[in-house]
Amino acid sequence: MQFNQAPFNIENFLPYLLNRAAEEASDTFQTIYKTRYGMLLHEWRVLFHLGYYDRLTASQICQIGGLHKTKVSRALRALEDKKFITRTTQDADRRFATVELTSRGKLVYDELCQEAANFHERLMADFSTAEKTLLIDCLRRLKGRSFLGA
Amino acid sequence: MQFNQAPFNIENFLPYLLNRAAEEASDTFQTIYKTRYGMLLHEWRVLFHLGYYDRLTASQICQIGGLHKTKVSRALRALEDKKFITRTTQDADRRFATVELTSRGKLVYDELCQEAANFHERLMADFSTAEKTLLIDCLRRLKGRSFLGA
DNA sequence: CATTATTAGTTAAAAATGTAACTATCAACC
DNA sequence: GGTTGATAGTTACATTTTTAACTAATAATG
Repeated sequence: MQFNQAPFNIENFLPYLLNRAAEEASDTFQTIYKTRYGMLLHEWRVLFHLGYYDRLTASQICQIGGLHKTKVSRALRALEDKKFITRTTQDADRRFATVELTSRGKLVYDELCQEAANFHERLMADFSTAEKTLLIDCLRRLKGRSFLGA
Repeated sequence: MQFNQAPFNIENFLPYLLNRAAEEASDTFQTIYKTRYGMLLHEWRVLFHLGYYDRLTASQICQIGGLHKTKVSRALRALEDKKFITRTTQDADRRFATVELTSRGKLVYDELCQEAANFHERLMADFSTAEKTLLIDCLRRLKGRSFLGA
């Protein structure tokens, strides 16, 4: 049988649409934290995890944020250079360091949260409440998936 | 007034969710075209645009695919090296070159479309029909947005 | 308690990406 | 028809990202 499925249309291909939508959203929001604070995507991502979860180790950030340890390592160094975070080696296990926002880091976090919330709303301005809820829900479910074996 | 908006929760922040979902989906699907054909993301993206639209110039690919011209230029060269595409300089305007899939390129495209369609379905396996439709629709709308001035 | 194996995190080298300058071709205008 | 300005696409260089190897600290095992 030749036609055992609907013809493939790239404009409906989920990974493609996710990428395009993500690029669109990220590129736009990026200008805010980049021009204002000279931050890169991963720095912002680490920062906002720290702001939300309060205190984390680097490997916890990796896990929660889905980031590779080298990305986190570099992001943390950059944030440290900007005096947005501090690291404290744990006494119990000196391999770990607890990362926290400085007061300045908290300030930046708060400002960016405002911007983020506004941007979030603008992005979905013409979506109905039901659409908003459902979109967020679907994305959370997609993010949670692990298709990789082992 | 202190609390002039709902507290910001990163786990609901749309750009973040889009990125995480896109990364999850892309990373997984990538293994297929990477291991089988040694292709990179942008090569696959260019290839599947060519398969769908048949014949395009590089700048058309840029426009349709939302890709920068250097990315397309490099992807096309890589695809050309793999004998997946050919380029024909247009007589009317010798700055343009029409890009087409070779028979080998078409074969690869067809195979990857099968995989893509399967993967797409697997990704949304536990979504209801309504959810699927709405998700795709929302993403298409998001992708279409242009927030950048000028 | 010495050896081996894990784990947290950094650093170095390789690959990919982004930015900017460049070549080539065509269009416009005088 | 020569000069200026745009456009298609490539190339070169700087920045990022990825991959792998490494250091330091702890756990496990004999």
